Amino acid sequence: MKRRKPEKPTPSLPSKTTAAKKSAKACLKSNARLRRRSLRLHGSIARDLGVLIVSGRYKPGDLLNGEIAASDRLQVSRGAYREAVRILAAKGLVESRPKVGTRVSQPERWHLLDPDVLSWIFEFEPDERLLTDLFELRKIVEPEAAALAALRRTDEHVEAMASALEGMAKHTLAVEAGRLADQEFHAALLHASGNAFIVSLTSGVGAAISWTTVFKQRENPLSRDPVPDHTSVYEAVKAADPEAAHKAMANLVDLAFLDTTNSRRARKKGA
Amino acid sequence: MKRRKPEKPTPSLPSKTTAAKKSAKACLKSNARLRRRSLRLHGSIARDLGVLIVSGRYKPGDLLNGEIAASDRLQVSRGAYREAVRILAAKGLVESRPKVGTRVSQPERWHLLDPDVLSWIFEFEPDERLLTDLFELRKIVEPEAAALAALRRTDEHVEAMASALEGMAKHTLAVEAGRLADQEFHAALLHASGNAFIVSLTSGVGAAISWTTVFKQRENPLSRDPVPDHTSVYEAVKAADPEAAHKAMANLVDLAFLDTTNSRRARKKGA
DNA sequence: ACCCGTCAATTGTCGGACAAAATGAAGAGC
DNA sequence: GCTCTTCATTTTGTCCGACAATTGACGGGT
Repeated sequence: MKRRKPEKPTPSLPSKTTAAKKSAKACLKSNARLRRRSLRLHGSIARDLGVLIVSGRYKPGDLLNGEIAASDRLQVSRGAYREAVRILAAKGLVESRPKVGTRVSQPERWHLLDPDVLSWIFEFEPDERLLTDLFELRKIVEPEAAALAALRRTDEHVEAMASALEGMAKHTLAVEAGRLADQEFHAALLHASGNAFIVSLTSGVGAAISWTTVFKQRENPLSRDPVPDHTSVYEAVKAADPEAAHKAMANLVDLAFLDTTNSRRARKKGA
Repeated sequence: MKRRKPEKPTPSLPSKTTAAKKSAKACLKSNARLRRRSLRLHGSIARDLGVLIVSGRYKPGDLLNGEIAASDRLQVSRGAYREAVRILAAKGLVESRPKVGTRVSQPERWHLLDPDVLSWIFEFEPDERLLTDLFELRKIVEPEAAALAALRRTDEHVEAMASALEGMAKHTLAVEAGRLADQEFHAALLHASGNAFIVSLTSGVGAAISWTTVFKQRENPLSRDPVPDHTSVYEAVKAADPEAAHKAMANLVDLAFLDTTNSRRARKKGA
């Protein structure tokens, strides 16, 4: 983790030119690094590049700088940069080939449901269309997941949903703890569906939820109380009633989507 | 890239002990590598480790060998091994921390819908439960996707589906070309849904499809002709009839799932 | 006009060295 | 005797420099 190297004598291999260049942008470098505390260097680079790609700053088909040039510009070793590129390639954002270089993949190859890609997309104001698409998928999957959960849920699942519901009511969505409880509720429900692939959609649902609350709180802090909607889903799942669970969840997602789009529209008009 | 290095003088840094160790297992190494032709070294390692993880050979919570030991055992450089680990970490299969090591993550953290993870899962005989779960998700998503496609499809989409259908009828599922046409049909339909997240589920659907045909062809080569089912989906989408498309696709997925499980059951009894 | 070999640019792989982080144990203080 | 601190060790993380493999492009030969 060689972050800083003030005056190393470089015992075996004397590289005289690098020392001055490094100390020059040292402050900028450390500032940028401190933002992501728990992330490693390669993780930070991957995140930065990933955000640039999904935000459209780098367009599909674009050729990234060569590894030597890029790592030199970022003031990091080529190895760290390469590991970052491997991460992006693993998520379908880029493809690299010898002699050609590393180019940004077409959006249809992106692994949009990858939790990291999703978080990078929603790190800044996301595309309206992507938000719509995500809610459309939620509207398809979550009601069915609720129905499955009503059929397969164990007492532990019911208890987890109950405690999440309690947390929502206690903290409200104005606080981080309340928002987390909201996500926990949906995560517990997806988990209760008993389907491994549905469980792996949890992060996507979580991203949509957090953006719902962000918009709502930003424009209309005193909006409708979400607890009753969630309670009716919870009751249906607890009662092992798949049809009611399906219906309640469909209603919940619809309302959440309306809240989100209304807030966005209000904000656009206001601005 | 440096695959073989017979007698390099190693001009600057004389490492006398490595040469003999390398030539020892050279044959095994090259054999293993030739299997995955287009994959790079780090890609091969990631794939191998990934298969070991998703197949349960390495269990969740297990600690992988240290980087020096592992790269030494695989006869590769530590850098290449690290890039492989980064790929696995990017797909949620492992987590590595200093001093602790790299440990296999809990299955709920795996990115099951990642195309690579999916292909690794289905590389060998997959878990029956995973196959069931995947079809359950298909049953949820694909009919709705078909309904959306009926509303949003362009002429290009219709044409793509038509040509895929033609390919299916021409080659039959007994040939690779026919199986590809089947996947192309579903890919074109998902694409026509106009939802970016649904499009990103294409690889998952493709994996399920390929296993359907694998089972069917293995046990019952003269089974039901799938073309009529697909044709009715195609007709409904072309006619812009969402209800009919939904119904036809639900029927198609149901039949595909029955074919798959019947073949599996038949094989188990026969074996 | 087409095929083939050479060239050059870029990624891929290697090896070694050292720094940082985190666990666990040893030691100081109470 | 217990807790808190400190330090030593282990493992991943980062850096550097060199070289091989791959492949698109260019040019020469047929």
